Amino acid sequence: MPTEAEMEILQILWENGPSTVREVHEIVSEPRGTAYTTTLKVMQVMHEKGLVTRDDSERSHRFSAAIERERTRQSVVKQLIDRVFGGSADELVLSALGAAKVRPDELRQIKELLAKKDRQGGGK
Amino acid sequence: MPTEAEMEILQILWENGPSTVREVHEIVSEPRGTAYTTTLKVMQVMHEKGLVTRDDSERSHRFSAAIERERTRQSVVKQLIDRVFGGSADELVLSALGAAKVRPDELRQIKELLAKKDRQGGGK
DNA sequence: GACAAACTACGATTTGTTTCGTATGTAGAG
DNA sequence: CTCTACATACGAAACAAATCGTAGTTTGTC
Repeated sequence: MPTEAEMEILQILWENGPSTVREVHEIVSEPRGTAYTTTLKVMQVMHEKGLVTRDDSERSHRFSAAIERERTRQSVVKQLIDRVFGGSADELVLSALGAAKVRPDELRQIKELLAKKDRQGGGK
Repeated sequence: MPTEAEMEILQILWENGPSTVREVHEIVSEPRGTAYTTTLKVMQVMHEKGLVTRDDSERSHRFSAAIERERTRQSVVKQLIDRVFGGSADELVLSALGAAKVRPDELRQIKELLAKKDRQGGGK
């Protein structure tokens, strides 16, 4: 499971595609104020763990996420449901809806998914 | 912010109300297989941090959660939204709905909340 | 070829969490 | 009073994550 610093970097790789350490560092260092070698080290560890792949054909290596965004999100969510919500998925959903503003168009999207789920699992 | 071991204990306190170390330990030790003093130590640290209150009028102290369940859940969820979902609350909701089975009655509850939110925030 | 700039590699430190062993105190049974 | 059972206190070890300093390498420029 990715650590917190690793998740931050994965997000950048998912968003921006294959990136150099420098490119990633430019983004993460702004709020954090950490040194370049810190970012480098984290990405090296991620490589050892198999969380990213590395193309070192160029001088500045290019890193890509080696795990899927959706898969990763889902396993993090599963953990959270267990650890904080006592195993109840719907309580997480309720909490998430309460925790942040959700835009109307997002609401619609959620409702669509709900309707689909209803049709599927409703009978059982 | 509570750590993982602390969250586990908080869940028990929220669920069962004020409890002794022994009572908590009986529950957490089963899957974990940790020693009694481990549970004790964690709860002592939680006390120092202000996460729990302690009634030591009896020989076996009684601990209660000092932070609200809903508040805690929400801040954990907020963090998650930032750290894993790039700030998008609805993507978390979508992921949560996909990650675990949601029972029909839970679906209904979610839809109610959505409808309420729609009425409130829809105009802005 | 020498220099500067930018990169990677790697060990070590710092910080935080989890775990447990040992010491110590106290209440109740006999 | 003494012994046992069970409680708390506390230091320290074990572990993991994040951070940085230093060393060494490559590349382009003069």
